[in-house]
Amino acid sequence: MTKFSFGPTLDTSEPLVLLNKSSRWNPFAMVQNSPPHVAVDGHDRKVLAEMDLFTTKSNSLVVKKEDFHASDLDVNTGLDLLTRVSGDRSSAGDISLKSDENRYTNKLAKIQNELEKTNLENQRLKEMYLQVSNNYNALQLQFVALMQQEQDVRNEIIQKQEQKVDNLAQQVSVAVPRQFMEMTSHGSSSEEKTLSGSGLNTAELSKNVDIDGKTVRREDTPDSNVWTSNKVPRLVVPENNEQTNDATMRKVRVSVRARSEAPMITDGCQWRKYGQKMAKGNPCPRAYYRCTMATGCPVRKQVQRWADDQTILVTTYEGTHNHPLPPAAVAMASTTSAAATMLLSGSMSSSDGYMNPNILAQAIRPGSSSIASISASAPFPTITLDLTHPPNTLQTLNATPFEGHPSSQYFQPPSAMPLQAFQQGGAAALYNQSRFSGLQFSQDKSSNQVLPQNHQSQPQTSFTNSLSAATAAITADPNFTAALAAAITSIMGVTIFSYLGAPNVKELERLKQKMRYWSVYPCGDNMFEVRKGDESFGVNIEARICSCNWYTLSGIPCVHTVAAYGFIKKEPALGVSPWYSKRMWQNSYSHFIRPVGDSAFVFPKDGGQNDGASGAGTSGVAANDGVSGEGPSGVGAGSSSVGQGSSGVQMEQSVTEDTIQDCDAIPTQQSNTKKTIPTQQSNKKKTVAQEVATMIAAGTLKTASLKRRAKSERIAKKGKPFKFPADGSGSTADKAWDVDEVLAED
DNA sequence: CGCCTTTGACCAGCGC
DNA sequence: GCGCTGGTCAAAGGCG
Ligand SMILES: [Zn+2]
Repeated sequence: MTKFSFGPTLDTSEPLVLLNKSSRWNPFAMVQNSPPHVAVDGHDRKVLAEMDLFTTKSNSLVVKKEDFHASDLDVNTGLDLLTRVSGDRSSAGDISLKSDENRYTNKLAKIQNELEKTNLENQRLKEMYLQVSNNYNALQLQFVALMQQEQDVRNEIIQKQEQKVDNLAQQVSVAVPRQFMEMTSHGSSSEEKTLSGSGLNTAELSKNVDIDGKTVRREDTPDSNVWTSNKVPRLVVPENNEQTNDATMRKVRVSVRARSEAPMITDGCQWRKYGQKMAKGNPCPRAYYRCTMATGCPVRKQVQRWADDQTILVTTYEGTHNHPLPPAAVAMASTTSAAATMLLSGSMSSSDGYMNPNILAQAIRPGSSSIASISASAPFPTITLDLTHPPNTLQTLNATPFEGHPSSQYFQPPSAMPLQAFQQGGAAALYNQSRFSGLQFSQDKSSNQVLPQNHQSQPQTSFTNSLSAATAAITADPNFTAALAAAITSIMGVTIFSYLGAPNVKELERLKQKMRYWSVYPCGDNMFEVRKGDESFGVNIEARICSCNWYTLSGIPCVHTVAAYGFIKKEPALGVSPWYSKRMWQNSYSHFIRPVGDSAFVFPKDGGQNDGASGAGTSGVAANDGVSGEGPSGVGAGSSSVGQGSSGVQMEQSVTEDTIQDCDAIPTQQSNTKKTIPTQQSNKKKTVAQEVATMIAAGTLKTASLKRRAKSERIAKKGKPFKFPADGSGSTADKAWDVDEVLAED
């Protein structure tokens, strides 16, 4: 650890780092498995841990706490203040040793008292958090269910209203129904076609068709909007609705880009690797995982290092969990599921601007750089959260005139409440200075590119700009939560338009106009009835309630609420629940912000402080997310990166001389990786010696690996220049890079 | 022994 | 039809 000698200020921050390395700091483990304030690793440490929830580097309270034992006074770990004091006094020689001790005792008692109070407060906050978290989970489930229900109702209404058109559609529906999955994948490509700007008739959205006594619903997915005359409409039998939605939602992807040398970002779920492939144009293999927290959970994720910058880990989520999630997993999962849900419901209810276009309209502001981007192109609608941007961009943003704008004060849908992202990925991102620098709407035309090319996005229409600006405004808040939430918001916005076909201004205007169709009738203090045709909703501004349930559940004004606010000529953003206020969130979650998942940040700190944390070394969870099964899978996630005993897990286990030497020996390590990693053997958790022995012993493995290596190199040749051997992930070079960065930033 | 990773095989979509 | 690519399956083996 001597290599990274920190200034005095870092002394106080070390407990934080220690905690990060400890599995105890896994939010899931902490919240779920261990009751607050149970001294797992020794009382002093625990206390420090608790205090760290609130400390910054300069928190003097932490320093004082370390002074629990008189014997510790000799140890210079942030005790400088007190030892210095005592030294001064003894040099003065006026006060006896005994009085000095008394003084310390009193001081100790005082501090202990203070600590106790803080602990109590801490415990209270934790309980509160637990409760909020649970409530949120429940709410989210309800929300999704309600959305579905409401959609059904809407479909029925529309069915009645547009019976004639239905009959027309019925004629078409006699044609061969195509299988859903097939349609979905086709849809993306057809969607891409429409992005070029074919005018669409969106009047036929969301219709149900009666065929042979069965109600058959035509799905409002992009494909449905972009069918040309010779295309076959998609028909979905109601019985398959659920399955259909599942399939659709699985098609929605949320991609998270974060700078991390850890093999996998922490998301709180259990994953099982089921495949690994070399992807075109990327020397790093792509690993495929499926969620194993419940049987039959459809959620998958792909983990791959970015070709252009292998320090960036790209995790792409797909699908919605079919089971309850631990708090630690809620954020990421809800982000993806919310994305899917929003996309789905947005597409279904897009015809009435259901998805609160108000904020979108509000936030139309000129440009910004990129944090999240949305690829509306094939194969799947994908939102990418880029958490790799440097902090100065953020500062710039903070200075931008977004202040005072409603969108900069409030976050977006609760479905995107990224608590865990805060705790883990978010924290890692924060410490990686992966802040947010605005938003970009990218229409990635390259079909196989899940991730939009960096800064390649090109605004195509004024709407595109508007959306970009909208999301940018929302994400102007320097907060991961805001970014994720805004990402979902942007999904909602994009959904409305991209699912209508092309993101053209016409559609935007059409939706805006449709919003105006809502009539508002005051019926009491702060109460309104908002009507459009047969639909009628009750809005209570004061109680923040709308009978459509969206506002009630989410705290975010729905279109009806917006209309009501418009009626009283007030800013609809005033209706956003205060729970979404920046301050509220910061207060609620500030003590959870720590770099749990990112050993890159932890790494430079000395493992010597690991003494109390017995679990840290053994479980390996710290590298992942505290779910016991995560350790191993995390190792595998980095694919071959673990080969040289430098997996994220192992790094966290022994963050000492070995790893530091690794950093010193980048060239050596690189050559090592070059030799062994392309072989992609299952060398998990083996030492180099063991690995060599294994390779010698396993002749077959060697040939197989040579084959793969050849393939890898061939692919690399075809794609971009071969930079690293197939995998570079988790290489010590990456580690060193991160360490340097962190140090520089410190 | 069960869970997990590894990895070759297989399949489907797509472009030529 | 063929090859490429992305995605998945499942047998084999490792690990705790
Ligand atoms: Zn799941």
